[in-house]
Amino acid sequence: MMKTLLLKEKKSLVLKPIKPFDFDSSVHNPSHYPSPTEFYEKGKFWQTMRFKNKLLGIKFENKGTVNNPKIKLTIYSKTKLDNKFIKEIVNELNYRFELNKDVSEFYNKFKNDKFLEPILKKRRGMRNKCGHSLYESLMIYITLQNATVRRTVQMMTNLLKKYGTLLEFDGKKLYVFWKPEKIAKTSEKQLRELKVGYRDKMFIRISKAFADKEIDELKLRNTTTEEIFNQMMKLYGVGKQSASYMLLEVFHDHETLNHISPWEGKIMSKIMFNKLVSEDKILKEFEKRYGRWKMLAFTYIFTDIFWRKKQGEKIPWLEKEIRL
DNA sequence: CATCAGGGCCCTG
DNA sequence: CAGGGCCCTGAT
Repeated sequence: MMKTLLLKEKKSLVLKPIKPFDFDSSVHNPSHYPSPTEFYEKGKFWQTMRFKNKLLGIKFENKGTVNNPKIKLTIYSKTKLDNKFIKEIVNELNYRFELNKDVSEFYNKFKNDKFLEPILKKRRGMRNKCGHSLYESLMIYITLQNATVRRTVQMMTNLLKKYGTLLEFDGKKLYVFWKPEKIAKTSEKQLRELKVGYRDKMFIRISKAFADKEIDELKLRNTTTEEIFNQMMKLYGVGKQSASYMLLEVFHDHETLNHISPWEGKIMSKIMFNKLVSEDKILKEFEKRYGRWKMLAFTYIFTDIFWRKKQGEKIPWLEKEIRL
């Protein structure tokens, strides 16, 4: 039986993101798999965080508007945190949720674009968040490979139950990720028992790379796109698809778009051409239309359709492409 | 009941 | 550089 770690200490402060900032579409992404490490409802968001080996609960509450954004942040912890550490957490959250990223140029440039015009109005202030660290994101991407959403959730839950920790804060119980060392030391057999299949080796080898400090996320943030991509591709179990995602999601690169997976291709094809076209054709269209903003444009268009579905719009062709 | 493909990747030829 | 095989699961 796993014990629950109760986080009783809390500290609240107010964050002011750069405007425009839309709370809901920035803290939650409906195209992502439902992660057992976070919980969202309108105007509120909770997630766990392992940061510098402290286990934390994070809560965001919307206290502002798109043009006058204000977030009440509450940090839950087991023991009291000092101000310096709180500041580091805030900096990290700013990075992960793109709170201080100015994308006004993007908004100005494409306000008359055929595809972006309605989206920039409806989703005005949407950011591209990634609540997880690089290591955690890699773990998730391994479970996404060659699996349906349901199976991904099953694998992640099994892993979190066995290697993670259940945290309780603000009446929520959510899992937090394990340290890389923990899985680096485990056996393939033990992982297979969690129904992860052939991914066992990938978890172990990537965890080893992190445990041995072969990869430094903070250093990578200050290198080039090529360097990050190459480093990712060296990891066992990471190919073009996952490496590209890391650039956008973890490193917030809004420009690089050099690969589109088949299922995303089908969806984007339908939206832009209303028929199935090749990956190459989509890539060329994005390059031509959006230039150095092509990746951000891609996520805006892609995420928008998932929000429309979440908000009750019936999109029959989309249902077929999302397998649960 | 059997067969199959899935929100990729590695490895082989 | 194309294609088979991979763990497991739910769909058919």
